[in-house]
Amino acid sequence: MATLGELERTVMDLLWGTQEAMTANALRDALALAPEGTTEGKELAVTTVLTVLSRLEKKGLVERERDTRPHRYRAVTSREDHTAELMHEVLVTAPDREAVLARFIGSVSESEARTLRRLLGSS
Amino acid sequence: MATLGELERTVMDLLWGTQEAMTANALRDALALAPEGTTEGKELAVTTVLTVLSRLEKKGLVERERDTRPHRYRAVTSREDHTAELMHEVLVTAPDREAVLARFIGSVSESEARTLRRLLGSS
DNA sequence: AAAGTTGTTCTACGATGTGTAGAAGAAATC
DNA sequence: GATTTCTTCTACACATCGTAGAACAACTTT
Repeated sequence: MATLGELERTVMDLLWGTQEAMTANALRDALALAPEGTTEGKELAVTTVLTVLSRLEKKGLVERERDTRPHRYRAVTSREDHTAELMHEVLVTAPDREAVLARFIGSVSESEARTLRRLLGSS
Repeated sequence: MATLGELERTVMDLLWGTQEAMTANALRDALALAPEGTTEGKELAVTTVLTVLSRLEKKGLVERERDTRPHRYRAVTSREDHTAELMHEVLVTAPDREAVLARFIGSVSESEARTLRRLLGSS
């Protein structure tokens, strides 16, 4: 299971937040401003960001344009796709998926349950 | 997010597999026979198993009876509850949960979808 | 084209988590 | 009380992650 570190996660959140591909410098600047919550973001070295991006690339979460000079990085999948995929990965770790789904249904909010009903209604 | 290591996971699978609480020795024996799949399990030292059990206890996944002499260990929650809880944890990492659920629904099998419909139908 | 600027890769180090288990201590048994 | 059994403490190797300097490559500008 691919669990992301704190910084890796924050970088992914930034990439997921903008559709466009970003340079390492842009990400470093964004990291200085946009932390999680209200805490001030830290001033990181660009190499730090680049290392993290390389690791995320190796994990298949990030893709980079190598032809443009300041390389631009972009999330391979949307946050929603990634999250849904993760949820499914978790689901299949249990032999009795139906039982898991039963418990899971009990944990979602009413509005989420409505969404599920709507989505399942069609097929 | 609590990600388990290989051995930790195997131990939890054993504990989830039996309702009863087990001793470290019983677990060590079970580990020697019941690996994942067809591979032969390794002969581990009891202390290894105990260390893992302590760590699982600290993580809140395992509970031990301290009064009985060979301490007996038992999973705190069922595998299904634990898995469902994990799924929910993953779900709430995304801002747009409904979008995640939409993707998720697309990834479950037809029989799972039926289960979901049945479970959601009541409320 | 030499020099400077900007960007990328390599290497590395400290912290934490996990697999692994010996050594030492505590408790039950003979 | 000596022996066996069980638990706790301590420890080490390896992987991952945050962090970044040093070295290398590629543009820009005289």
